[in-house]
Amino acid sequence: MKEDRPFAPTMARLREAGLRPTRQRLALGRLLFDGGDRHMTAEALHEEAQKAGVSVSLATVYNTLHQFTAASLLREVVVDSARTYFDTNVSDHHHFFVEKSGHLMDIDGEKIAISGLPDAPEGTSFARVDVIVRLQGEPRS
Amino acid sequence: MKEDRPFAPTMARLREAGLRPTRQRLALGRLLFDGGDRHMTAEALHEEAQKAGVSVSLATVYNTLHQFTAASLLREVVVDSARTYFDTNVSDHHHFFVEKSGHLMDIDGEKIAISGLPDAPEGTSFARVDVIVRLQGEPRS
DNA sequence: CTCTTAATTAGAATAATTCTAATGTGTTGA
DNA sequence: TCAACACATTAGAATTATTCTAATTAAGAG
Repeated sequence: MKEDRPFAPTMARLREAGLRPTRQRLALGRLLFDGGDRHMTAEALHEEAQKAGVSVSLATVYNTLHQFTAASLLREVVVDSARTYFDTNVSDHHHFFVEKSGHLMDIDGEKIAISGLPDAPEGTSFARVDVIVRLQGEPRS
Repeated sequence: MKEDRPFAPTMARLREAGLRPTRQRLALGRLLFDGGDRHMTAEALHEEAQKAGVSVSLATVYNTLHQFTAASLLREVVVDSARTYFDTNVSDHHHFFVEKSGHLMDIDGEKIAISGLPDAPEGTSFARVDVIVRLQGEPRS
C-alpha cells in the first residue's frame, strides 16, 4: 500500500537525461512535473520543497534547475531582470507576463504566427524566437 | 569658437520631461542620444562617461537611466537576466539578441506582424508586445 | 561491502542594482 | 543679485539573486 505519487515517470526522465536519480532530483522533479505546466523561480521551488518536507539546499535547487534545463526538461524564461523563471513547458510557445505580480501564462505557439522577420545576420542563426506580451492590471481568476 | 557638440536638443528633451538639466544629465543625455540608436547598460554608460572626462557616479547613472525611462526618453529591454539594457530607440520595434556576446540589434516594428495573439485575460490589458529573436553564432560585421 | 565518482551542502563570494544620509547645485522670487 | 529651498548627486553600505568552494555524503559498479 504505497501512498507516494508515482515517481516512476520522473525517474525515467532523469535516466534518459543521464542524470542520476538522486533523492533531491526526484523530489524536485516531482514537484516540477507532477502538476501540469509551471513557471517556477529557484526560491519558490526551494520553499515548496521545504513545505513538502523535502530537505534540499538552495544550491542544489539551482544546480538541478540548470541541469534540467540543459537536458531540455525545462526552459528558461527571461522576462524580468530581477529573477529567472523556469518553465516546465518545453514545447513551442510564448508568454503573457503580468508585470505587477510577476505571473506568467503560456500562449500556445501554434496560435501565433510571426511574419516579416528579417533573416539572421551573417554568421548567425536563429536560436529561438520569444514573444512576450506584457500585461498591465491584474487578471481576474 | 565653441568646440562642444550641440547640447541644445538634449536640453530641450530634459525640459520637456520636467527634468532639471544638470551637468550630469546633460552629459549622459548627450552620450546616449548623440549617436543614433544605442543599447546601453549602466556600467557601460558609466565607463563611457569616465572616458569622455565626465565625472558621474554610478548611482547617478542608474538614477538617470530610470528617470529617462520614466520620461519615455529610453526603453528598458529585458533579454538577459544578468544585466539590464536601455534602448535609445523608443519607437515600436523588436530585437535580435546575440546570446554569446550580449549584443542587441533593432528590428523595425513595422516589418513584423504578429497574428493570432489571444485577447488579454480579463482584468488586464496589453502593455507591450516584445519579440526577441535569439541568435547563436557571431555576426560578421 | 568497498571503491570511485558524482551529487549535495553550508557558507562565502560575486555582481548588478538600490538605498542612505550627507553634500552640492538649479531655480525662483524678492 | 542672491538667499533659500527643493531637488540632484555622491560614496559607500546594503540588498538580492545567483554562483562558487571545499568538504561531506550518497549512488552505482564490481
